[in-house]
Amino acid sequence: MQSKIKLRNAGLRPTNQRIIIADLLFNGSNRHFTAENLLDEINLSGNKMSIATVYNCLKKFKNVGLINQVESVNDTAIFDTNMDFHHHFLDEETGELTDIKNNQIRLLKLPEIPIGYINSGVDVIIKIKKNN
Amino acid sequence: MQSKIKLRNAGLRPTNQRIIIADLLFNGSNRHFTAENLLDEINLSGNKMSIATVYNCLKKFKNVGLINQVESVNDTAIFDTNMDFHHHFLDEETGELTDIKNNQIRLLKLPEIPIGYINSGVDVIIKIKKNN
DNA sequence: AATTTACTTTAAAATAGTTCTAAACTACTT
DNA sequence: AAGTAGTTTAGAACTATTTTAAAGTAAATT
Repeated sequence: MQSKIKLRNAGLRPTNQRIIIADLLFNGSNRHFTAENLLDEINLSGNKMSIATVYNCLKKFKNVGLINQVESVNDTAIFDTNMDFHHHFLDEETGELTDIKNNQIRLLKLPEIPIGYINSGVDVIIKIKKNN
Repeated sequence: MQSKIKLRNAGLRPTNQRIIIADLLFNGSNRHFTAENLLDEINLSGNKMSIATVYNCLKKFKNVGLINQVESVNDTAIFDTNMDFHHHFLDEETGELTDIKNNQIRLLKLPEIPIGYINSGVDVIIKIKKNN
């Protein structure tokens, strides 16, 4: 039961719910998951919790740096009339996107694509925020 | 009124609604926008349209390669217990994410960050799909 | 030109993911 | 032990998007 210590070190009050979640998440192996995934797992483990608590908890964990949220621009579909191969600056605070011309960036060494798959596109998002 | 031709060339039936949208979008300058943004603009231009039509239309435009949709993993927040600096493979068909270790990829030459801003993170998403 | 067919548009309902509300609860401080 | 500040909860609310099914329209066929 070192989740309690981990939470306290991160500056979070170690509530029952947070301990349950930390026990599930920090067991050694890294993973990707959604709030619903996690709730299913919580239920399977014999615990009960409100989905709102799961969201609250993940937000806190993220704020204190226990987990990451995978970049997803934001919750709205954004379209782009620029059909050239290019990448984007993303203003973290406003969500605003700006184009990066393809010749301003260079990817050296791409990883090996998993067997049975082909590369169907590369997106580079450079997050920026106001410097003040 | 060359939108009509453009649509026909793309294999789309040039309906009134599609022409209105094409006229707004393909006027020379590239831009990022959401479905709601565009509807506002349609209304401002004195036209009326259902939001469902805007979505339908953007989906078609995207399918025939007239516009792009900015990559956003999908419409669910995905969390990650891996706190190392790393990137992701995204299976376009299933939405599944896999980690790319940071040393398997190398970014040479980053673009200049806009004045007044600082870089707060770089996300590389390599889209993949089944090869068959 | 009239008819048929297939595609498109629409308002409204439905859905999915997430946040909000406000009351009950619980951890920590005094 | 009592107070207070933070947390959890069910359910309502909200936002973005898709679905439904009926009405409308473009293109193909006669």
